[in-house]
Amino acid sequence: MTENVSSRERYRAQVRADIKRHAWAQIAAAGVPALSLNAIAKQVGMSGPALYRYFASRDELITALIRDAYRSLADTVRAARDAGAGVGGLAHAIRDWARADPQRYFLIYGTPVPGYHAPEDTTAISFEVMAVLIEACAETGDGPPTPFGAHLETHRDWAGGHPAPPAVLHRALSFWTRLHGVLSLELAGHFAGMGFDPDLLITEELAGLR
Amino acid sequence: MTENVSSRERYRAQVRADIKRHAWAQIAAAGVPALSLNAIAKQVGMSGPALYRYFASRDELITALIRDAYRSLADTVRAARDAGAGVGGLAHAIRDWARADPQRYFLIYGTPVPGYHAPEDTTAISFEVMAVLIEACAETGDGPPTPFGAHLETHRDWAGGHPAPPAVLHRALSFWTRLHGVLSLELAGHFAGMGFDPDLLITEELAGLR
DNA sequence: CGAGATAGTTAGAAGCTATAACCCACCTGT
DNA sequence: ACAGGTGGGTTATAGCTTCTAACTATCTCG
Repeated sequence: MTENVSSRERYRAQVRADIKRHAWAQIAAAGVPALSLNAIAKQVGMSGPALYRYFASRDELITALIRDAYRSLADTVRAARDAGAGVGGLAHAIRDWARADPQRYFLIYGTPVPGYHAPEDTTAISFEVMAVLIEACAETGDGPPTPFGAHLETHRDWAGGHPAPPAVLHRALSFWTRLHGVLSLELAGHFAGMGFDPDLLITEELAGLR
Repeated sequence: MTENVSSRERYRAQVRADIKRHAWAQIAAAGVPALSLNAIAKQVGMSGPALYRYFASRDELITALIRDAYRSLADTVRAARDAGAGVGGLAHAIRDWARADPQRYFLIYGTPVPGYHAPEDTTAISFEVMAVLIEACAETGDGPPTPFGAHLETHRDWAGGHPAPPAVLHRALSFWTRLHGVLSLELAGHFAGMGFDPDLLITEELAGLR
């Protein structure tokens, strides 16, 4: 019966989730380079190569984790927006999400591996996030025309042909890059010893959005 | 004679430089994770463990590369400033430097390894870079008082007790975070398919500095 | 010239990814 | 109800990695 089929599939999904749980723990503790399939296999109670029944390779496991990270980010952003967050609230939500697991943030926005190309669907999720940002940035209405805005007018395909005026697209892009600028430096520890509060800097950076 | 002493030492320095050259090539090609001491050793013509006479471990080699990257960045920034560059010129110089070898940029500003702590002198070089940024940001004179500026007033130790007014410190900090925000996303390929020119966005971001 | 530091070698331990070959249990179709 | 395919698990093994140990040869310096 289909119940039996799903029994196997549910087991399979559960084991896959278990593997990913331990993988996240290893990554959070020592970063992606320290992720060992062997160690994970032993932790979930199977020995070595059995894990390859669930993930064809180390890269495939990492790709699955990247996909989950994107999904988690998009859900977080969507939820914050649905709860009525504006640009400030979104920034807060994203920062909290990133600080909860910095390595997860860096899995998306950290050092790229030269050969590696992210799967198609992750870029789709990226657009999903960007759409929410544009939505929130449209709240403040149109803005003053800028050279870059005019440039964007001719390069707006990335927004999925979003009907927002160029000033709004510009604002969304600035929101993204400014937040990432502060956040990634904060998470990487480059503000260590400087003593100031990154949250205040972010607030100020967003206040300057035109 | 000192010449003989330096003969050995010069040889040693030359071999170390050779090793680092090949290491950079590997990193540029496939990222830090793919860096293999064995492969490098064979490339420079020695077999395996001989390389450990020059670098005590893989981590020590990478640390040396990080140090060189910091040094190179600081020199680039200093040179641009000495050639009369303002904030725009500095941004241009840094972007060119980063695009010449993205992995070198990410060695400094990319994903941090949870356990790893950069050696003291690299933070000193960081301050060196920051000093140049502050210098250039001071050119535009004082600025309007901001809440974050006031906050910085009580947390300015990081600038080495730099006598710049808080608005200037704020400007330097924003310069750094905004440039990094755009640049790191560009280098990581997150603008791929969006089609716009990152340089224009950077220009606009810097024009918005108050 | 002799003595010690230094550069290099090979051998090997421990760990990793990944493949191959094999076993066993369960699920399914006749 | 039973035979056979499928899928989860095992051990063995190849080939890679970092890194240590032990040993040799060469080069430098008193």
